[in-house]
Amino acid sequence: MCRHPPRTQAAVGPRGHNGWVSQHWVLHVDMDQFLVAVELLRHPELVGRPVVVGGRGDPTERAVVSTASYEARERGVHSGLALKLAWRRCPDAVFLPVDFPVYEAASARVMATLRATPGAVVEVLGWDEAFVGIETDDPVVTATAIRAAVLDATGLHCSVGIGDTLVRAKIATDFGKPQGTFQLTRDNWMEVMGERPTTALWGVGAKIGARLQAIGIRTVADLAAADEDALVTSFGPSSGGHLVRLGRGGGRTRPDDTPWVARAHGRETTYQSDLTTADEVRAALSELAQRVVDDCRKEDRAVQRVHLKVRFAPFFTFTKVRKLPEPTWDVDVVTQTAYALFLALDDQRPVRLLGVRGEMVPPDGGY
DNA sequence: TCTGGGGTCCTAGGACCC
DNA sequence: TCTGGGGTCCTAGGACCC
Repeated sequence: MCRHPPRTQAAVGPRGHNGWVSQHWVLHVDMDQFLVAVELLRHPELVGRPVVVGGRGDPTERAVVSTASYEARERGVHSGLALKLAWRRCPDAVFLPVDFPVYEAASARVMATLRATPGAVVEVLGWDEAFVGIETDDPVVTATAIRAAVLDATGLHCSVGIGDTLVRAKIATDFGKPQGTFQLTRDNWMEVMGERPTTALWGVGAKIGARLQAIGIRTVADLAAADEDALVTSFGPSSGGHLVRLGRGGGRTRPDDTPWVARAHGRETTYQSDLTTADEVRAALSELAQRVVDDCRKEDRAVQRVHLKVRFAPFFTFTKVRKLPEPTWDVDVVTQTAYALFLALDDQRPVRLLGVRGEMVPPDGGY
């Protein structure tokens, strides 16, 4: 992968010597090979070896790679790859099971460190990344300080993207990895991104990229110059406007630290051997529904819609949704609703994956 | 060759009411 | 017999992210 632009002067921010006025910057902090890095803290003997974290750590099972170490990535192993394939590509890799509580604890220490930065507004994006909004006269110095603070507090390395918008900061991080910093602003956006395909943008995947290409928009520069009305016609009022802004690197400039409120909780499981009978399916749905209801109950918010996700062998996924007559915590109601959706599919093939998701009543949405 | 599990947001279109 | 718009609610499904 040759995604790194040359580290020109644009890669280094204005130095904070005399005369620079403090201004607001967005920093995107992203942990390097997070799950693997956490594992290496407790297994230092594995440093330098190809390490793969995924599933239950058994590469003969149906599961995928959550995170691969840089050594494993050099051998073609990446997140999302089936563990069996990872094993084939890299038979001498060490396979470790996913250990959620440990990563959650590490994540909490990272986020606490970011929040402890004076003046920082922290918007958490996931386990291993966050935006930090901050006033500084030298964002590179600030980024370096944050990387050192995170390393000191957790023993973990991260990379930092610096930008004048969230989108630019987020995209900048990739150019800084690993253990580095990169700056992307309105001044170097087109120079760095203009000739890249639209899929290099955050939020443009293969499908949107193909649809853009079909209307003559191939690169980020093409998108930035595109006619907004044409995009609105093709993608709708919200997405059309969003895409043009994205092409220009625009959008939000301030992280939002409002605490995150879940809309839904879901559980899904890929079964090691396919489910073939109605009883097996009903029993599995019952177990998933129980866990979903437990999660919703913890927040004291009832389930108002039930989603069923089914993957039949070999690879064909359905999702169905049904609103309940009234919000509930009754596991039987959730189970029966999911099962009714399953029966409505009227498909006799073996089931490989089942998922149940409960959409919850909004916290202020009383009923 | 085999495809996780946790989420979010958006659009389209039908049903229904005024 | 043919026909408005506007609004809301609902389901289906697509797409994307980590």
